[in-house]
Amino acid sequence: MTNIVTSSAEYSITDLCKEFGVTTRTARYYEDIGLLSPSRRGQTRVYSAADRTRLRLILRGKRLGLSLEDSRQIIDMYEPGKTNIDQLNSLVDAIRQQREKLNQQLDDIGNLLKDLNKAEAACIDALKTNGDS
Amino acid sequence: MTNIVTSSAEYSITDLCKEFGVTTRTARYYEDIGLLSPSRRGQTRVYSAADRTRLRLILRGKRLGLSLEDSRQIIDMYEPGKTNIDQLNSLVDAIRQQREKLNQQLDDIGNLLKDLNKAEAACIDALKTNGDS
DNA sequence: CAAAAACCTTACGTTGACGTCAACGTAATA
DNA sequence: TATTACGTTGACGTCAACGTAAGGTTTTTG
Repeated sequence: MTNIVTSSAEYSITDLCKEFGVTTRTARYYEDIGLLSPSRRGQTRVYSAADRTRLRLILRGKRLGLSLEDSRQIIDMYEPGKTNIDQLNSLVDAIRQQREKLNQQLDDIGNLLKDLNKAEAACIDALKTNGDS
Repeated sequence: MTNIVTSSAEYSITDLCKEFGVTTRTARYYEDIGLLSPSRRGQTRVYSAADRTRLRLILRGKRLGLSLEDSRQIIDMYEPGKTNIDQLNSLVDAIRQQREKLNQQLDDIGNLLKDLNKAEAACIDALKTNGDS
């Protein structure tokens, strides 16, 4: 059961995973590779709202076909921590690259949607013709 | 070198692969799993315009994060060959599922682009502030 | 005509992203 | 108190999508 006092910001591993439809193995794996770092109560993992957000971003990335490394890069953009000018510049570069990929995806999706529409129309047409026979 | 007479529709494996920036291993692998089936001149593969189109569609799928099986399904949509009503219906279903995924992607891309804009603005701001010091 | 370039097949290796036990600790519950 | 539920850490397995030789033929080129 969810804690009453601090209900706003703590999740068990199963709660969090159920919410997003992933297995606990996945959450632990993301921790292994440093994408998540929940705190601990004894041995047990305790996920905060920030951890939850990170997981949400990772899964959004996955829906877009990003690798976990891409998602790591993007998530790092949310938490600057970069004081160095060179780092900031390369960060801007990375942002622009990701944006280009996304624009390409937008283009691809538009084309694919058109294709799907045509295919569907052809199907429906075939079904009608067939139904009349 | 490209043939003079039939230059309109024949590609060697390296030509085709160079055009799309993939290795020959990739093209052969796609053939292994039945995604491409170029004709042969002796042992040597000869790719047609249709083969080229299929490869283009596969790579578009990859940019969208589709698996090769997803791409296979989508490519099959272009070549109906389905006479059966049940097959047509399940095809329409598949089309709608793919479309839903794409709409989700559109949504995700929109959000991610917003995030990237913010991150970039923050970077540029940090650079300015830093540059003034 | 010899060497380089381009093609082939076969087959084992690799990487990412987890799945799937095994073996164990702890905490609530009937 | 025994069982059920949830948590933990290894560690090996798996699947997709190729990479990477190794070893052999044919074709092109200097």
